Amino acid sequence: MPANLASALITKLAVSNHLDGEDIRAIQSLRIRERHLGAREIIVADGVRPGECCLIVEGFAFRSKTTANGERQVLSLHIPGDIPDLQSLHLGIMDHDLVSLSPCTLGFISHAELTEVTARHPHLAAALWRETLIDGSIFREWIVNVGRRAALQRMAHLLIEVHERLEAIGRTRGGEFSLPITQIDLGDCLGLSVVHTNRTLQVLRGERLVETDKSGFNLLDKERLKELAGFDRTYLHLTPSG
Amino acid sequence: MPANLASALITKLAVSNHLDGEDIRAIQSLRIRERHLGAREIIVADGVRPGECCLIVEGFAFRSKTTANGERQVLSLHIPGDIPDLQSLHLGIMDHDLVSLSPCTLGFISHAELTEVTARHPHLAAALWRETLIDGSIFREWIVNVGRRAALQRMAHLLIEVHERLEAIGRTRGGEFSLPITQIDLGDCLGLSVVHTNRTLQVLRGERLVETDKSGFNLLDKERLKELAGFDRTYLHLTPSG
DNA sequence: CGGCACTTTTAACTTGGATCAATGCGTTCG
DNA sequence: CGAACGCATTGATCCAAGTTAAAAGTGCCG
Repeated sequence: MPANLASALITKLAVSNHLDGEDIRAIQSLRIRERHLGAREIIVADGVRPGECCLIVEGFAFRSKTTANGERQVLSLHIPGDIPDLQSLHLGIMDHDLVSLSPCTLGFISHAELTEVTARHPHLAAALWRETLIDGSIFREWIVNVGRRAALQRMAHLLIEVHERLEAIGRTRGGEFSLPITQIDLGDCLGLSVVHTNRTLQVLRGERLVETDKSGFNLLDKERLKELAGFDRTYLHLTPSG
Repeated sequence: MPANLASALITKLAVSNHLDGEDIRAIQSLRIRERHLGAREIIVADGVRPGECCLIVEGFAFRSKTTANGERQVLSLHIPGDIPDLQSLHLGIMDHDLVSLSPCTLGFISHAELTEVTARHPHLAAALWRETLIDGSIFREWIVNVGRRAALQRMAHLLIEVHERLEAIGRTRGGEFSLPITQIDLGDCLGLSVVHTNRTLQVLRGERLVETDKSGFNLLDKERLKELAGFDRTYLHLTPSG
């Protein structure tokens, strides 16, 4: 199997888990089907019962839900090494959409294969369980974000979160990181209208806290952003012990 | 061990999982330490590393987070049979508070005991994993709720959710259910101020959709409420297959 | 019984963010 | 190349929900 597909997963899991040689060999032996997608394609749709899980090897994806009256809310952003639909292994039916944000390289792993490898490697199973729990922890912080923070704090919090997560897998250069997201989608992450998303970004730019271009962000003063957002990284569980 | 402690867990797990005789015996053999708490007591605090998990046997609890500038957001409501801090088994450090909403009977199970029983009973381990995944699914719906629904829809959605969950464990009488929550805490669930929470409840009462007293709610027209809220129960995963 | 503490309710006023509408701008594509 | 589309930006207006303050209700405890 191509080492590069599995290595995204290994790098990501190693952020929050102790992996031993056996775990790594087990991951490397997984049969992973490679697939390439353009931006804004539905990877797995709400309501379906997938037979495989999707590993993000390169690029970005998001999960989202659309309400009865057509409003969309983004639930999470996903980076290389994430398996955003890992829950489908045990929940069966998808209760939301999984969509590519940018052009992506994806690796699909069948449920059967995952079930078998986790049965044989309880330690790896625990690492995957832990990943879904960290997912849950990030969901909780997003509830706080949309529920109790004002637009400016909310935006700052999200940008710091993504920076921290990308930094942990070695995909930042100082405050810079790639995230080719439109203001429309950013607004849907934050529960804001596009217009207000734009105005909020302008305040962050005006304060010399953030620079943006269409491919990503540059956090110019992360300390001040953290203070503004009231950011506490505990919820990201970025060490194997926490 | 007292059968009544374990039976809350068995009833709850059976809602979303197939349990066989062996699973049930394994649950019944758990050493569960009983404890009684009054209302509004912190069960597990943000930042600590618990050595045990907390099963709700009787009563209600909630998880919450407080932002840097003192605003509180409730993250989830928990009912008998829930283990709201099951994630502490794998995440170690608590990233939020767990608090009793009403006077509660709780059952504490040590991490060591849980680790051992899940190692010996993979099927039970899967059931518990599934419970944490359903938790995650509910978190996602709460993100949508606070991010994209107006106050009235938001309130209706929450009340239906709690009703559905309580109905699944046999704790409703028609549209009625016990949930002794103040409007302050209800507002913190919904990301609303107390004043607006009160106004919103009054609209639901005025429309003859909901009756309230201090111990609970009565949903007078659940169909109309569901339509108002745009409620789709898929996310609750209330059957072992979905 | 009477007073303190907390919750619910009402009213008046303010505001953050939504909505509506238009313009500019960069890409893609016929 | 020019049209068309999607995204970013700006300005004007509106409104849902927040804030503040105070009154009214509900225990609970001494």
